[in-house]
Amino acid sequence: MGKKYKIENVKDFNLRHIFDCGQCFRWQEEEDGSYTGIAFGKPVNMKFSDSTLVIDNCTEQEFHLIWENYLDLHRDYGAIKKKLVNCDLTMKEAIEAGSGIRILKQDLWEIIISFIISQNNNIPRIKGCIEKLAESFGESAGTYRDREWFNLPTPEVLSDLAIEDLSPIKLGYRSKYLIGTAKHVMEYGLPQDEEELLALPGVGPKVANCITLFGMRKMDSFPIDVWVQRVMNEVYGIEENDRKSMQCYAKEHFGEWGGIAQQYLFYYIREKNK
DNA sequence: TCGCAGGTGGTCG
DNA sequence: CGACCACCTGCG
Repeated sequence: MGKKYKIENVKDFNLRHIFDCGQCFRWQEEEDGSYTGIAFGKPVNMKFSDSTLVIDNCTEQEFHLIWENYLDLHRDYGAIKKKLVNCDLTMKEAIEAGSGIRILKQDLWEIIISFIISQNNNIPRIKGCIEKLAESFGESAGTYRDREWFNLPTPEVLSDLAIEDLSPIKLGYRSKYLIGTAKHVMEYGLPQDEEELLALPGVGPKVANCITLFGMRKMDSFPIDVWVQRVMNEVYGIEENDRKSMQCYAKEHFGEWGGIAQQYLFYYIREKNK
């Protein structure tokens, strides 16, 4: 009953690379290698083989309205890879490992919530927290594939909650950050740049960089988490805790495509450590 | 048991 | 300003 939409001749595209490079938390791999998830209020399933992407539960209009942009399909990643591949041997290997990575264009509010939750946390638990938050306080997005889907709670809903209301979600000390951030957004609106992001409780340099990259399309943002920090120390010889020098290195060597370079590096080192 | 997981905020010097 | 360190929670 759900409509399917098919796009052919899709290049530089791999669902696992896209959904498992740490930029999103609401997609689940199925047994057939397809991915099911939700974005912008629409639950769908994506299947990719032989350069053809099939999106299930998606009309042609929804594809052009949501998914074409979400998947960043208009961007020529081949050209970007050609530039980055000459940076160094590690980057070359990282690009080969994650050749189908794309930076998703995600909803800003969802990204803010997700990356506040991500701090000092692990991915399975981040995913669990986000799902519980949506189920408990979000609006229904309808049923699809035998389950009901939920959007994340709006700033309005979240700002009215008390810390105790969030205790079943097991966010720990992040609960107060989430409510404080929701209240801030209700008062001042969504932040527009890094400086405004840093005014939110629970948002420091690393989380702010993730939000500008994944939620504000700032492609030169270079978030440095423990993994990227590790690889830059091991490969580029920058002192372990010197994130400032790492930012300089990224700006100098990866330039305007720093965010994409970060995704290749992140995916690469995580794969090597599996 | 205890350290760690995609950090931040508070407190020192 | 830079260097600590506590912090919810769950897993190995």
